[in-house]
Amino acid sequence: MRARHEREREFRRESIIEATEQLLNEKTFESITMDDIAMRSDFSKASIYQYFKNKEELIIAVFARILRTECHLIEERCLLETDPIQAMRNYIKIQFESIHRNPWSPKVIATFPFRDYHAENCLSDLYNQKKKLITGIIQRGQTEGIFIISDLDIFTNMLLSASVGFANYFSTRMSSDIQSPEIEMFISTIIKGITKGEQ
Amino acid sequence: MRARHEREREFRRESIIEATEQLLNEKTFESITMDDIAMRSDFSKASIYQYFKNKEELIIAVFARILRTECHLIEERCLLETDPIQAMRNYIKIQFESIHRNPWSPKVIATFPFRDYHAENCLSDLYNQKKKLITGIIQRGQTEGIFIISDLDIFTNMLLSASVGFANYFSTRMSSDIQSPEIEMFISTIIKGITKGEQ
Amino acid sequence: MRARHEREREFRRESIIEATEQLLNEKTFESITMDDIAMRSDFSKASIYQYFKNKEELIIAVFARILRTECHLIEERCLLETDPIQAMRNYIKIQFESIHRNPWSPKVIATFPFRDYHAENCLSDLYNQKKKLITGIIQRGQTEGIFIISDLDIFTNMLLSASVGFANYFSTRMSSDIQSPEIEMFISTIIKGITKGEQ
Amino acid sequence: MRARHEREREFRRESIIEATEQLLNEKTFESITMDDIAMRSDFSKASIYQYFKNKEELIIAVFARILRTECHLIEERCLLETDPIQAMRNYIKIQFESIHRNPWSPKVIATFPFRDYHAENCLSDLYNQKKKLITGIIQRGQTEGIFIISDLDIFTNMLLSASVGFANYFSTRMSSDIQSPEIEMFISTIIKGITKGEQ
DNA sequence: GATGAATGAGACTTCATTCAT
DNA sequence: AATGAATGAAGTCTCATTCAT
Repeated sequence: MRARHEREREFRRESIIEATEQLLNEKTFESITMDDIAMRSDFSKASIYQYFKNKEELIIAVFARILRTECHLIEERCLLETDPIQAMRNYIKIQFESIHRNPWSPKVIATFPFRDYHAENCLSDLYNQKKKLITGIIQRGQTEGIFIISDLDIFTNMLLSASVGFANYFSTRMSSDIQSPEIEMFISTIIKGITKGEQ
Repeated sequence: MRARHEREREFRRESIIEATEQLLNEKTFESITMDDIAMRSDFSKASIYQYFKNKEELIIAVFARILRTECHLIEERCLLETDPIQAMRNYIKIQFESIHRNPWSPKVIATFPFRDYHAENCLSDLYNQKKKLITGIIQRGQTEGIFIISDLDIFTNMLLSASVGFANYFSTRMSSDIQSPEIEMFISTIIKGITKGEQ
Repeated sequence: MRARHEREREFRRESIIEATEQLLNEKTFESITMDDIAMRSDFSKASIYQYFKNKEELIIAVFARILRTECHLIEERCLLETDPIQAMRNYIKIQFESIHRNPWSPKVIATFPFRDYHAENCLSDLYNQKKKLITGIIQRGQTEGIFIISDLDIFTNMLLSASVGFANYFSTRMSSDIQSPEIEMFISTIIKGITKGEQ
Repeated sequence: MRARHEREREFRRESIIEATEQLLNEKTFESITMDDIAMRSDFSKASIYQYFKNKEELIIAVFARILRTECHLIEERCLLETDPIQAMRNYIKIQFESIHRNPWSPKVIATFPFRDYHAENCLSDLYNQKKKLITGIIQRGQTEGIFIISDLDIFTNMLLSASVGFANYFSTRMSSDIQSPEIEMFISTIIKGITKGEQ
């Protein structure tokens, strides 16, 4: 049957992605060579090209996986949450956890050529999906009169970028304890900043 | 006279730095070659090595210049400002302007090997100097009972990283108009988040 | 089968070594470029780096081969020889022949950084092996009361260096006829110098 | 007066030569850069080219000085000596001392392109002069019936090359004490080898 | 499908030498 | 005469990618 074939192929793709993720914890994507990936994934260099057209497609796959995971988590822990403030708290925490798991991700995104990032590859779709989820949370908060009113798109972008910015900072320089009060402080500041009135 | 020689040398160093900055608006530092820099700066490749020991020293010089400029601006527009809130607003604006001028800077910092960045080269000194200036602003705000109380260092790091994070996002994806209301919104959110009580 | 792969790889390594040896007959190792070697060995420059980590490893391999050959020859033509004088004659001849085949070898050794030569690479081992063989010959001569008595190590070094010194001289400046009477004269002088009494 | 001018120029040439000699004690001639020499000699790199046409001429000057010194010493300590054996002993000692003073000299000669060495530059003249002096010693020894009879030129070359070969070996690997018994052994062996009969 | 081998293109860096002051 | 500056030419090495088995 073709199905098993397909499943095995997918499995091998994943091993390569995982090897790459491991390596990204150790050095820049630019400085990781196909040899490194081959070594780590226990495939030959040439074999990798049977699963990914080139280095770029590989990194895209890596990020797609992360974004997909983030989306799942947001759906699970934010969309079902009735309190918008708590939903927002949860999103920020998810963002932290994600960057905590893959501290290199903001760095790599930062260097990833933008044109491609926003164009033909699946990344932009996933990225928009994630944004849409966050937008949903904000919208609910605004509708319920809890969050301040302002342009939705801008609001979302602001939250996303500030969260990622701080999480990145946090993950590279401070204790990597994800429960630390520093994070709570950031969350509170943001929540305070975006909620109406006294809170 | 020695002095003129010295001045001329410094001037040529600056041209190379400027050429590099220009190129950084077009592509990653990693993907910029010494040939590119030579071409753009109208020096021969070999000449560049008379002014910078290697590519790394060059990028360090580029960043040192940016940090120095930022420090000067903060001193001018924040330290003299008596109102802490206004001082803080000004700092965030300066950060935006800086990233607006050099949109690549967060990206490049992101890929710059961190060990070195925080160690023996002059960058760490400059970076700490900048942090100290911001800490000063916050401290004043806290002393005057305007800003919320919390660990100074964490407070500073949070502000710095969130601002850079958002400014980076802003500069690469939205209209590059520095007067846009989006920025005002970010600033307000942050200010609201860090000031005590009603405001 | 793995074995054939291995053999083929070894064969290709040898071609590169041979190309290098050829070139060494034409110019200094320092002045031979990887391009030269690539050209001569009919590999691409990059390919060479699959067989030798760098230029230094290549030269080490070249010398290892020579030393190995010398050791084999000494074993064959000296150790089996019962007459110590004849054994010694044979060694000196072997040394001449070797330098006659690879006239550049003393020159290259001369410029080769000594630390490495006497340290972690396989060369020092081979070199000591060769010395041990010569020491063996001398020792036998001394035991049998034919050679003069003196410190073994010094004796060995003297013979080695004087032979190499003269062979080098001979090969670079005189007719390269290996049968020439000049060589016979050197051999006689040395033999006369190291044998006891009348001879 | 022109004379002082000339003398000063000669003096500056000598400083550069001396700087080069110093450096040769530390690294290969090929690896010494004109910058090194400039630094060490306290001239600017460009200035050196006013005293030597190029790097090659400089190294030639270095060797010319050494050969000239050797010739002087041979004249002083060998030609005046009436006993040929003692004269020969003295020559070998001079050779040792010379190489002891400039241990790099055989190495550098070894790598020096031979064509030039034997052609238009002054080195060949000096070299021949040195050879002629040694030939003189041998000739006297033969005339007086002390040394064995054989072709003069070959005899000379053999002595020269074997002495240089061993002295080189000695200077790089053993204790650098010039009085050591090892040297005496080499000298005795050679003397024994070239003198007639019982000795 | 898997992989050992091969490589073109290109990066950084060095250095002897010349030029202009 | 002296020298800071400039550079062409060259060298070593790396890497993503393709090919042949």
